[in-house]
Amino acid sequence: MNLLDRLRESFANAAPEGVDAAALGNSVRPGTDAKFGDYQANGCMALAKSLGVSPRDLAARVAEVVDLGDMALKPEVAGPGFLNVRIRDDWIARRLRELLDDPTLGVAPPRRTRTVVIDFSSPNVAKPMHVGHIRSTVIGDCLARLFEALGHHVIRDNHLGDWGSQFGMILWGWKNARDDAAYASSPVRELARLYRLAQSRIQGGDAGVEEASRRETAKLHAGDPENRALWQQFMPSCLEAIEAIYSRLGVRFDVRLGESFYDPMLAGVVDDLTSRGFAVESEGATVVFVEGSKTPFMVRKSDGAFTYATTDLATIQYRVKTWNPDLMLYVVDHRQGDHFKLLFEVARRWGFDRVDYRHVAFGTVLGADRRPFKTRDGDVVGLESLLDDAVSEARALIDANSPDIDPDERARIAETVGLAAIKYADLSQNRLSDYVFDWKKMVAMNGNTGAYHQYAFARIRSIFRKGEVDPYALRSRRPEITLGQPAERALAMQVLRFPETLELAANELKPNVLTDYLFETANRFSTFFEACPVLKAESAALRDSRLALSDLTARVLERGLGLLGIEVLERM
RNA sequence: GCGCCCGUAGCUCAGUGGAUAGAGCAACGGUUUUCUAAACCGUCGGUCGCAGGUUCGAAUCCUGCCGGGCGUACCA
Repeated sequence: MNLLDRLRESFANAAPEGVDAAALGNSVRPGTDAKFGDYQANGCMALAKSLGVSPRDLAARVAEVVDLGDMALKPEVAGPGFLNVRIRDDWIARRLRELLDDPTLGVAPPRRTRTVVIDFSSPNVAKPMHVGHIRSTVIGDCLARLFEALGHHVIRDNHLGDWGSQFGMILWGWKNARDDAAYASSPVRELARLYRLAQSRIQGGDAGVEEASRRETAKLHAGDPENRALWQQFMPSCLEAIEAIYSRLGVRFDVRLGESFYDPMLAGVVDDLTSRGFAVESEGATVVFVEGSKTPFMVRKSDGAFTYATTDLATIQYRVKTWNPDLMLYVVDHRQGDHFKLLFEVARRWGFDRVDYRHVAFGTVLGADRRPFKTRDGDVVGLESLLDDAVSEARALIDANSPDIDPDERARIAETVGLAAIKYADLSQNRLSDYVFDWKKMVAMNGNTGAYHQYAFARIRSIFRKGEVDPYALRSRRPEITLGQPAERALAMQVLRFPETLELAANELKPNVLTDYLFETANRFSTFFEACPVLKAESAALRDSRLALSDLTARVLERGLGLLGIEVLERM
């Protein structure tokens, strides 16, 4: 059990007769200011009313009876009725010693293991991935790692767009405007060109292309041999291009069940919905009306084609039958909010009502002009070139700062630092805000960035190298830890808060909760690093104590960054 | 029109109903014979869009208004 949970339980148990114990327990928070202690219980102000006593009197009673064991000092009543809790230094030191050989850093198994399906990334396979895909991919990957770290069963599902009308456009392009030489040299690029060609013609009002593309889609879905063969031909190179990016990003999936996988089930879905009376005919289409929504949920268009709504329902049906998940996350652009609201409602009415469905929405990626992010030519920015740019930015910095490192290693470091820059910039922002894509900020290597954390880690590793200390030997020796300096104590408390941070980040589905914590951790380490000599500490015992604290910090950073999908470096 | 999201320092953004609203960048000043200065310490900077309400307590919850983004039946 993490520290916060233990305090909450203790305070809940200390609730006097007539006081809502759960409310009192849940009112425990990390302290808002170091001078108020490490944690505070804020419930007495609100709860005193029901007892008819003053908040300070209630707080005093709670302080008297609460059993914090040897963990904390007796809480102090402050202000209008706050209870400030200070964790005992000797308890912190003892707990840190236990963590030295605890690979989880204090993360306990969950009370109840949940099965979580996370639907993320989901690119259209026919198009190169662009900057718009980064958020879903990086956020989804982080959430998957978080739930796994907390001991839950995670299924990472890439719901590929491999069957929709974009293929109709490509098929139209293939048949009317293809460049065989271009296709031979780079299939994906040529297919993307054809797609964009069709798209721009349609957007320009070319009804002929629109209709022709629709027909090609319909033929593909109906099993037309030529279109099916072309689809079979296109898919491998499309998938290969996508996998190359995931491999570079260090993102993996457990399943890649795209839209095509569900195609055979769609007719059955509509039949079932219709026979149960959920789905009805309307303006030639088959739709489900949902209370509170003006627009219905369309499961079959008037031309007979199924929609992504149908596919999404089939997907839920399949996932529930296959994995019986407790939680289903859709890491998708906030613009699809209405769709998911309807989808979840229809799924529940359809009988799949034991799943907690969540649309993990995120804001749009914008350019500096606050318009959706594009290159100067008006094209979307390819993900690959985005990564390359970040890496070369990192390389320039490493070349300038660490010319002594050999060039091959500098290249590897640049790759790691560059990817970290992109991921961290994305994850450190509240998901829901639109994301202003600022090159300078994105590749900045100081301040609240990936590189700052990697740097903090590298400095710790440097201490161990310079002192010729083997961290594994140190851990098994389990030295006594002393917290004489404020910087030591502040860092130690931060290490202890790792488990509750993961819990909070996962509950809120917010990676930036974790990045905030890691930034604070790296900050506290930097302060400690300035104030407390490690290798040249006054005594061998203090040296060991500080080595242990540094080692724990390094492990928190490594593990925490790992959950963001960011790797650490021995040197940089 | 209706729905969802947003409005916090010059800029980009954090902020689980709690105490004096915080970072990063930018600006200004300081710190290196000592473990990586990609760092640290300090200064400057705020009618938390506006107005009401609920509450012991509101940036946070509710209502209204103003401003912006997005979505709104056959793309996904």
